[in-house]
Amino acid sequence: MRASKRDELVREALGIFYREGFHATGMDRLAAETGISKTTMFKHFHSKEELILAVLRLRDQNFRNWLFRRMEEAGAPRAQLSAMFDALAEWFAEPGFRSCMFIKAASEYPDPHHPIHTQAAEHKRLLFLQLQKIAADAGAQDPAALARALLLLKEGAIVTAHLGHEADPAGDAKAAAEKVISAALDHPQA
Amino acid sequence: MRASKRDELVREALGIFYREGFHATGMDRLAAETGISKTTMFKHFHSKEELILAVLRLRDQNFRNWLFRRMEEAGAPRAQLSAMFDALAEWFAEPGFRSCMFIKAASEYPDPHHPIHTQAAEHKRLLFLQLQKIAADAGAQDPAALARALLLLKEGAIVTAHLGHEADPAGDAKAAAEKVISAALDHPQA
DNA sequence: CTCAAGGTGAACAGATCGGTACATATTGGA
DNA sequence: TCCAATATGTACCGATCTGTTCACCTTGAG
Repeated sequence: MRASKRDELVREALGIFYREGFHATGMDRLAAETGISKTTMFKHFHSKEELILAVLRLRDQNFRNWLFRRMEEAGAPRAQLSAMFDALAEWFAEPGFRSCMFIKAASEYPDPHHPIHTQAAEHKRLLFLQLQKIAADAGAQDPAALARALLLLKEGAIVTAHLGHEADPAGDAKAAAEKVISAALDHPQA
Repeated sequence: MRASKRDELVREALGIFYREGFHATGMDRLAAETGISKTTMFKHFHSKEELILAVLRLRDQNFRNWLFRRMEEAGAPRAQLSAMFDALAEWFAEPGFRSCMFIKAASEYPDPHHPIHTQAAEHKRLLFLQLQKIAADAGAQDPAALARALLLLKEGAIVTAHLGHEADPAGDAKAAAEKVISAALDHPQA
């Protein structure tokens, strides 16, 4: 049972911050909703900021594990790349979907030097690295460029799914991605 | 000088909310930084939420005017479409760039039914309508689909410019956009 | 049994939150 | 000159914010 309350707190805080926002969620409310006493919360994390950083670390692991596992199920590297957008479609369809936790974190802590902002940026960097690797396996001539293009579409789809009126942003992104992927794989421009 | 203080307040609040965030900026601080008394602020806007809505309306006008004017300078409709990403590049290069005000608003007010959230969504809808029109003028067979794809790239570029480590998200988006545009215009799939 | 680690509840601190009350200027037109 | 509109400063309200203090409870290992 070592540090079980700590993990429980991080797990529950993740859901509440995601639904309500960071500034909008006070530590008192967090204590009330999780059933964990404020005393304990501040024993594990010396500040709200530390708790948020822990939440973001957990979210980073959860999300990357989920996404890349879904992608691996598609088989060949090239299929994995477009399968990313099928996974996104599933995510968007979940009733509790409220955009990307890291985009939200960066929005609420806009200063690029703020620890929370840099931690959110780190998530995007790790996503890029894994995607770049798959792009290389798929035979892309410029894996980094392909990974960047696909990430643009992914972020755009997330924002649009949360903010727009569009019916199927993930489908739109997938359609655009297919063109970008085949341009990068089928017609190596050299 | 009718209602000049009101406009001045909205204009200054726009900058402060954009830099600091909505929840993070209190009405007291707003009064202190703008030099406008709290009494006056609450005479013009009965709540912080009303002020934020006014700020978003102003931002919507400013941004759309700026963007579409920049695009029109490019001449022909097709050139306008890719010129959007040149305009974005200029924006990202500004020292004060901190992502899109509407993405931030939606992040801080994640409930899709919240007035601030819906107002932010309205901005994206207006962007879509204008872009769709240009896509139609450019001869796209499915202007709505092309507009959606380009908006995905635009939102993705904004998020990445704010959150990522990438050197030139606008350039990446433009490159991807060129492929999508030519697929939609040069090879009508029918 | 004992003792330390981890958890609890409740009260508290000082600051800030959104928002109001009230009495006092300043100003431009009739 | 007088009035109405607009703005001001200051103090205040109750609630909530992050964070602390302290005395007490539970539990498992030696």
